[in-house]
Amino acid sequence: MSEAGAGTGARSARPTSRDVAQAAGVSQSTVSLVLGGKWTGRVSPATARAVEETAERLGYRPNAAARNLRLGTTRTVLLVIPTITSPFFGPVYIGAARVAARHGFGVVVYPPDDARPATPGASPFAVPREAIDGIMASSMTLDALRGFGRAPVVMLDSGPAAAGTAPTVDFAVEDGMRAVVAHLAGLGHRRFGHLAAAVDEWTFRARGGAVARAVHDVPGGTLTRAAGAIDVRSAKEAAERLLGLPDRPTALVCDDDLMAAGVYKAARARGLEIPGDLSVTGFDDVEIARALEPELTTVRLPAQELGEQGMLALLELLGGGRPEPRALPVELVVRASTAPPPA
Amino acid sequence: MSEAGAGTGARSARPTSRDVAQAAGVSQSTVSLVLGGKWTGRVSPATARAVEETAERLGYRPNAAARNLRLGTTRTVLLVIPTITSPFFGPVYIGAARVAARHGFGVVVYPPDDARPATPGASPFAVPREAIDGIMASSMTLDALRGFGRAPVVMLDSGPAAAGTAPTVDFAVEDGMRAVVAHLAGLGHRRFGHLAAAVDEWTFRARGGAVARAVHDVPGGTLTRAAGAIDVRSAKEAAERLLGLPDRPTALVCDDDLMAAGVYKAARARGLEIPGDLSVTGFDDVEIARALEPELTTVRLPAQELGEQGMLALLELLGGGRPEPRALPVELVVRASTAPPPA
DNA sequence: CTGTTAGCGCGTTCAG
DNA sequence: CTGAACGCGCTAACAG
Repeated sequence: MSEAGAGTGARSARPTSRDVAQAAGVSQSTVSLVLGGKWTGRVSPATARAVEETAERLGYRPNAAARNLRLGTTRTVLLVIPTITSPFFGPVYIGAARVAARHGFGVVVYPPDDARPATPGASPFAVPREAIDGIMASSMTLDALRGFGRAPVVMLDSGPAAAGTAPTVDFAVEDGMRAVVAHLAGLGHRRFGHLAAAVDEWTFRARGGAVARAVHDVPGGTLTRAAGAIDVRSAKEAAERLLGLPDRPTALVCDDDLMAAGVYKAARARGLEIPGDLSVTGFDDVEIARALEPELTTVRLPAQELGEQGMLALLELLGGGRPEPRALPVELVVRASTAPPPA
Repeated sequence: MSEAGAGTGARSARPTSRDVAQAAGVSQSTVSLVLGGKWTGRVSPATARAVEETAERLGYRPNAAARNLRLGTTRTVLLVIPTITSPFFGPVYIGAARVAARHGFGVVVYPPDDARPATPGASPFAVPREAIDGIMASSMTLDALRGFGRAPVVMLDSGPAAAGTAPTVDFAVEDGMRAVVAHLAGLGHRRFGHLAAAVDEWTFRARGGAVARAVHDVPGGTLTRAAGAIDVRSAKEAAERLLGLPDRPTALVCDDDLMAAGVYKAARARGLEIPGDLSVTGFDDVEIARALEPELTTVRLPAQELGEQGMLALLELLGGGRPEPRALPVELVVRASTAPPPA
């Protein structure tokens, strides 16, 4: 009867803290104290060590549900994104989940479903992950977060506008677009076209504004613009409108790499060589940029770092801090789709 | 004092089931029964209705942690994938999460991090989402799941081999490859090249085997093969080896759309026109297939349905059932990268 | 048909 | 310095 912990091999369920306590010959609270890391000055070092070893030996892991219930915290954060089917958000998730894991947090993604982006469940049990410690929202406005309760929020890639309300982490997209235009202008281009993404998000408004300002600063620079959805077909159509102009641009600046793929198609259809007859640039530097032929000059966005910094900011916020707004530097990646304009 | 629920506006915390019970003038267990949906014959319809209305009015949502603790279940499943940075797995997640949500389950993805695919946390608190009801593992072997405990498992896209051990959901990749070869053979091709993905997964072994068998069945058909990693550069190099052959293939069958992009580059470098001089096919039908020029003939894999069916199978398994192995039909998508061989 | 009670596993008092 | 006792919110036995 007193041989606690030994000989009870039949029960292979996960050990509880009480099992650890019994096996180590101490009480449950001692186990809790030791494993919680706040035992110094309250438990003798020898006991602490013994407890740690027993826990290790038994393969003890605290029961998350009990922990959450007691602490009123879930150690789970929600990553809200506009669409899960974009190559951009994978790295964001990776970055967030990586630093989250380092702090004992899990990350769950919302929405699970592109089709109906904001449908709260009908039954009260339909959205099990309602219990959440905080929210990271990427590429959207604060308004879009109605229905998520009053959890602490960090806004990612949503512009500094929300900075008063919530901590923000953004890319320095203006710098990126300025670098693109400077690169092109340095090559000798003067007639610019901008293929704008017809998407109402801060980042695209910022890209458009930056292009306009940058071209304005190029002596003799002119800018024409066409907008389209972020898919190959729409981008191709928009590009055709630009390329059909009497004084057609010699360089097309795209809001997105995928749109650049559409430009390639439009150019080929007109018999225009890239980059000989037409220079093209993208934005984001997703996989497709290197799959295109010629490879695409574009702007690399540190998407993973966005997730990391966002999670760090959220952690700071949860800890009672007031994280500063941050803007992540971007990088112009010059490949083979840009060259001096035709003579 | 008896005005329970009213006038206590100061407390804006989430209402508990006890709050609902008080406000409705019934006991906690009645609330539990009614909201749990199993009250018929045990609670009067009138009371049930009253409870539902009060719950609604108070905006009551059950506390997940308490529920989980009591039930010993988490209503969370783990989706284990080889790499999160592949456009293939987004739709799988969507499918899984969609049907999961319909059943009150959440889906969390593992690993959060491509870099170290199987690192269990160092501290006992590092992997908070260890508490899981079941696992869906995609594109891997059962062996790779060591360290995830003994949760019920469904294997996705991992071949019927594991079928004895765990329920499986697969694509009919053999059908897909046979359709590709038949399409090409119908166009008149006889010299085939296979650009194999050098990845040790069932799906790629199946693709390779299917190509070999299908070409074998083409009268006069010959097959050469080169392997490479699934990225543009490796695929390009592998394609160059095939295209440098004295009797070079007139059709290149690729294991993956991204590899086809590498073939495009190799072909252009040699001055070969696609599809005039060389037909190319992909596999998966990810976004890049339509971004390439000419657009890629490929095989569409119903990735989202894989997730849906996988989750359905897991649900059935959790409910004590024995789901049948299933193979999802695939579809040949003929675009512009295939044509009759040069004369 | 409804209310009372016990306990899931944990972290945190409060006695000893 | 350690152990016993309590309660987080919920569900499932058991009483009434």
